[in-house]
Amino acid sequence: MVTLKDISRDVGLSVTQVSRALGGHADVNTDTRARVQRAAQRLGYRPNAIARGLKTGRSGILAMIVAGSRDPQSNAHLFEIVMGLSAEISRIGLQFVLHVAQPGQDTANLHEELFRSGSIDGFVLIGPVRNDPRIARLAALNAHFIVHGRDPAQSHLSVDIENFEVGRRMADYLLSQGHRRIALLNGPEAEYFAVLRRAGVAAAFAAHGLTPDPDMMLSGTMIEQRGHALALSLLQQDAPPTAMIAGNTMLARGIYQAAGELDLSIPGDLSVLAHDDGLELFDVASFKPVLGGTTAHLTAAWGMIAATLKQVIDGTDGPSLSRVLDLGFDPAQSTAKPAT
Amino acid sequence: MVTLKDISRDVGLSVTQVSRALGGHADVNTDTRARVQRAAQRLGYRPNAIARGLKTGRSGILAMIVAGSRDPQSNAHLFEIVMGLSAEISRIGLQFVLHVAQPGQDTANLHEELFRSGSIDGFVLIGPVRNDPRIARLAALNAHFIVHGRDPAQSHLSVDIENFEVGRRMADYLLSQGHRRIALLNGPEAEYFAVLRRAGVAAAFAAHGLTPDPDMMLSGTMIEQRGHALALSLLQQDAPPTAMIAGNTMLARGIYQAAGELDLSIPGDLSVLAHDDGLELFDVASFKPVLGGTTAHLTAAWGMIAATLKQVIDGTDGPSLSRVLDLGFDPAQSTAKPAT
DNA sequence: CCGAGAACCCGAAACGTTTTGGATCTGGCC
DNA sequence: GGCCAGATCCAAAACGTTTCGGGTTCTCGG
Repeated sequence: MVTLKDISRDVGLSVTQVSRALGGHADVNTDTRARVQRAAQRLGYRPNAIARGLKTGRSGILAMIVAGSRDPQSNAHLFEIVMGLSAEISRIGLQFVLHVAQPGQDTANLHEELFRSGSIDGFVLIGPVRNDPRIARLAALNAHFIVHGRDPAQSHLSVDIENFEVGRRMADYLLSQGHRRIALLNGPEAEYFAVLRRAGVAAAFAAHGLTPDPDMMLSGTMIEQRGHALALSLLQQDAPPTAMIAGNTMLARGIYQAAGELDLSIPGDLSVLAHDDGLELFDVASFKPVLGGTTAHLTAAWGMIAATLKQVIDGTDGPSLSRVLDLGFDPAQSTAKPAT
Repeated sequence: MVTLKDISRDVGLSVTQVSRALGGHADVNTDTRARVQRAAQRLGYRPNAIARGLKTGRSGILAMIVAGSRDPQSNAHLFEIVMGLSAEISRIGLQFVLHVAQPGQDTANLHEELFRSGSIDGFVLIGPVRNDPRIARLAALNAHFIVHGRDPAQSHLSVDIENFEVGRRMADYLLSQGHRRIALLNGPEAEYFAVLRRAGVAAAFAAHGLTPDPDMMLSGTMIEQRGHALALSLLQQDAPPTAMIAGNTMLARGIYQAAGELDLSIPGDLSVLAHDDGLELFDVASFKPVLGGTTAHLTAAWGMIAATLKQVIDGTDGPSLSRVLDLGFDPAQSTAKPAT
């Protein structure tokens, strides 16, 4: 390994000056700086991240802890997150450590352990629940972290989308088309985003002077299988919904499948809208008819998260760095006015 | 942050003795050790990984560099690898950094950069090709690394399966059943495992006094789409194969789909065998009839890889640590004797 | 009572970096 | 000539840990 000392010997300067020359500090002669840089280049110098970390107290490492799941579709979702986030973190010159927790491990503890070991500059949290213990713990430790999503019960740095709007816009569109029996296949309402989306749906109903049927506001995991099962049972009841709003495209796929099995046409017999995270693994292009709804590409979030966390760690942050990302809406071809 | 010095002050011992007490060294009084441990516990001491790393020259971090792909199915494959490996590495108390390379980035260089920065103890390489530049580079740097698979042109540490046997056993079974026109939908022969599998198939033919039809030995990426396309064209030619061997279950799914479209029954009109990596995302349970072939769960490889790499880094390795994992075989329900 | 080990302990150095608090020199100005 | 400012440099300390090369007691056989 080639160190600052090697360079200092080579160019006949002190270690101090070599460090300052390479670090871009002011009080070093222009010629000297060039000479040092050439020597560093020639000798193949790479600053030792560990030594630097010991001195500066920063390791340049961001971490995320995930719990391995048995369900392939949730894993697929996780995959997009991991790869997207990791790519962005690599791109800005930081390292990304991924910690996969054993089933049953307390992740709040894991965060603490990792943080206390001193080698993690900041954490990324996903899927926050209300009063999330991970958030409480990291906040108590004064650790740097950022949450994708929000916990309304605690104040924290976040990158998020307007989930209220997600629900409101899709419901409003369907209501304006004349739909009244609208089902919501929501995400798990333990997570705040799902609560907001339902509130958005309710607000749209209220704006039309209506209230949604509580039996059609369903909360749970967002996988194809559940979309399929719920759609089947909803569509076979006495007054079936004429439209459905799905929390993501996997739920929507289940709905499409159920409609197919019941010989119902989309959008003729059933209108469908869904929120699309822009996941590559379950691309929306394969839906026939083309699936409409709100859109917010998750990938846009990762760059934001990485950059923001870096700012916070470097202490170059402004007053508040929490960000809300843009939302798109397109009814596409999966909706129509309800058959009277 | 609570340091050794804090503990030493608390218990009235030197930093040296505190370090030795916690480190489990011999020359420290049993009572003292207990006292130190209690104090460490009480104060919430966690050894600073960075300081330790600076002194010992080891960071406790293993890394893998992957290139993000645009293809969802290859990504899914990668996902299983990343999660499985990461879980095993976390389990043995090391950290896992995942570096997602930008498209077009030279990964051999990336490995070198990362290694020279001094914060990576070892690397995991996957998908080696012949004369793999990453292997050459890491070997030249004297870095610790382990390869999942093998590069026959270079000597290196590896964890692998008997790919020759994969080809031989499946081909031998089909030949014994009486099949003669057997197609091989192989992986990309730039990677050695695919070369070995083909050699195994050829060896099985030779053992039966036959030679395979070179036009039916097809090499390329292992995704469903390609399995589908190749199967269609193979089955529509003059003397179609009566059996197919697929490099993985995704190819096999494509074959099943093609057979369905051509109204061919499996195994009545076409026998199919595939090598099953035991991936969760594309589980073999959904095949009807049940897909047969060789089996080697990839998950078994990760634990082996993590443990072996740790041994090498700690210098507690024996003469040769490269491992070959076990292979299963089950013809299941997807094969039959060929229709005369 | 002496000397040799054993048992237990400690100061100081080292890992490679950044940073603090000067030191040295030059040139210009009174 | 003396003084000051600016430019350029450096020795040493510090980050928290491990480890080297001792030290000091204590016990025990001779």
